[in-house]
Amino acid sequence: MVSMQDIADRLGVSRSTVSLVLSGKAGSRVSEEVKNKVFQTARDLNYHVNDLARSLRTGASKMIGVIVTDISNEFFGRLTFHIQEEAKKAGYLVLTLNNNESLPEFEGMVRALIGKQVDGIIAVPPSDGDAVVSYIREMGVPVVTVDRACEGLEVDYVGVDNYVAARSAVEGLLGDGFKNVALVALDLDILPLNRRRDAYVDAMAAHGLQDRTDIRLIPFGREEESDLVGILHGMRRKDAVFFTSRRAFTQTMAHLAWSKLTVPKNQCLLCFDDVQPYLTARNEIRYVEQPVDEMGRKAFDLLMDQIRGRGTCGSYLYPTRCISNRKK
Amino acid sequence: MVSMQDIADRLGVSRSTVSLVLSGKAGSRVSEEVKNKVFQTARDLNYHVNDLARSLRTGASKMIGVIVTDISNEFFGRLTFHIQEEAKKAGYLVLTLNNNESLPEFEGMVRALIGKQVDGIIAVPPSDGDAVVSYIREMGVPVVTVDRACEGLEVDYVGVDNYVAARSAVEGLLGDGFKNVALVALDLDILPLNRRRDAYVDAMAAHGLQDRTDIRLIPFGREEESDLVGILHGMRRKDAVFFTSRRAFTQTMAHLAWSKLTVPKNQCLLCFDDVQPYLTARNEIRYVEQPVDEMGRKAFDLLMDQIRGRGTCGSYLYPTRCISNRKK
DNA sequence: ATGAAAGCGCTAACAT
DNA sequence: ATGTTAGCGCTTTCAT
Repeated sequence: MVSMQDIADRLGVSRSTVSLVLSGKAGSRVSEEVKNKVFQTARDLNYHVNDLARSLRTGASKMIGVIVTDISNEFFGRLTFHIQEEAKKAGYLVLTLNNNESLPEFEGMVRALIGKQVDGIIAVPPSDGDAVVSYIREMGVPVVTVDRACEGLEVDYVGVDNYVAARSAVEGLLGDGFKNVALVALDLDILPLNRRRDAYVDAMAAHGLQDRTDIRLIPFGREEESDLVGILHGMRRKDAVFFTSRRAFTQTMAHLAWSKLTVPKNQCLLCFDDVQPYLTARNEIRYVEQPVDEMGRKAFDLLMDQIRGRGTCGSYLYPTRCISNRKK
Repeated sequence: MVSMQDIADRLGVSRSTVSLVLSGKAGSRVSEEVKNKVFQTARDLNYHVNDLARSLRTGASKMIGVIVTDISNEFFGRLTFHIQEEAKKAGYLVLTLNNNESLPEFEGMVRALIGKQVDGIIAVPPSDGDAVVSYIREMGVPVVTVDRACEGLEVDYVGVDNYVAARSAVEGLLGDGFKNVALVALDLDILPLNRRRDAYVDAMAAHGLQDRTDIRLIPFGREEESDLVGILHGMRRKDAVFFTSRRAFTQTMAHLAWSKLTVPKNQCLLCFDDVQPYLTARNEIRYVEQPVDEMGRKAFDLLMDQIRGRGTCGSYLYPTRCISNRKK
């Protein structure tokens, strides 16, 4: 690998001069003549800066870490995409990691990222991840949480009001005559899922339907062992089913297709999170859409604010939309 | 930040001893007593290794770069996920980037990654990206291409046989009585898309249907300007439509939903790439599925082989499956 | 069993 | 306008 020293030697100048020129901090400190020679030689020698060395010296790695649950989930894929596009503009590279809803993995990833001297971390913490998030802060590393709030923690957060959005969506079902509504969820103890469940319970109660409240859980990561068949059959008697997350929905649908079962004609399926492709289904499908593009951009911008030192923590809640494949 | 020196000072030993212990290379060179003290103090001081410094010294960053087209595309999301899981086992962190099918962006990203001293790069090169890929090799950086082969380039490649898979899928349509088949594609000049188109053209010709060959292009990234309405109307007279990529399919379907149009009852929609959610649609849907999980893992394994020096380049083609929502 | 010292490639304060 | 120097935090060879 060719270094600045090599360029300096070849030109008979010092490596500080080369550094100044190549990092664009030369200004008028270096003559145009030398500048041009340096650029030319850098090109001739096919010089590439060593960012590791630079970062070691400057204390800024120009990298951030993004820890999501699972990048293959389209919600997180899009979130990551928009973070990356924003990071690109700011000259940052992004290390992405999947915690798979595992706390030990999450913790290990945070350590790995800190070891890599990232300038900041954007994270979707798993269940009970609060301590790890506050550890990041204690280490002096800027951090922004997305999707999962850490209640009682002073930390930047970008998300939606899960209760309000879910409540309004369920009320929508109830108002449209779907009285017998079941809920299907992953059995994860994470805030957004809990809020959405609470909203469902409250909405049912508010309509005097508390005795029709019907919650079914899918074991996370152990779908095979689960009673999905039972869930599918239980669903058949319902007017509508509320899936509290994309994954709960897609997994159920996949099993449905697999077992050659169909959904009752007039049943309405409601999902929290974008499941646009399913709008082509025979049944009525509704979903709650989060403005994930904006949320990703905001998360990065907040992180940059912290990196630049002007940080006052806050929660940023975005409005949701409910989409349906039936004209209103 | 606390450094090895701090631990050494506190213990009255030299930093080389600390380094030896903390990097696990001590063996019997350091007494158990000192070892324990070092570990303890590291914990007490909440020491974190600085991987940047380590990498600068050792010449291995333990990071790889992954450049895909667009991480929010589920195909690439899943690919990246499996690369990451494999990388995790090997102790590597992954920098992910989206080239958005842009050659200049791709080139800039390669430079950025090399600057960061990545130990290898897995890339989905955009159109005309061959020169950049061979540049990576010339820089002595291990590289594996996925999805897009670089013809005539000595470089590891993981993908599927696009021609064979598409040919067989289209022949399937023809054999099932769908004679009037149109093709819808993004107007990108990339190998997989071209091969799939060729397969369609050949299949039609082989069945004496060359005069029914009907190819419609969607301008990439400028969908608004495109004649999607025209495409949608043109599609209405067809027995079946072959979409050569996920994006072409999903965009068409989204516009369809948006414009409140529907697909003719007996029309069959065929897509190259997994579009499982659409199987719930009224129409017959077929799609060609690539074993993206294996492909991601293989890509990383090949990269590791190169990093470890035992590299002989090769192409690894995986079998595809054709899925349908109609019983056979 | 442990320490001293050199150096990875770069930056930046301080000379000249 | 350009050079000198002193590290950033770590590894590793060579002494002791």
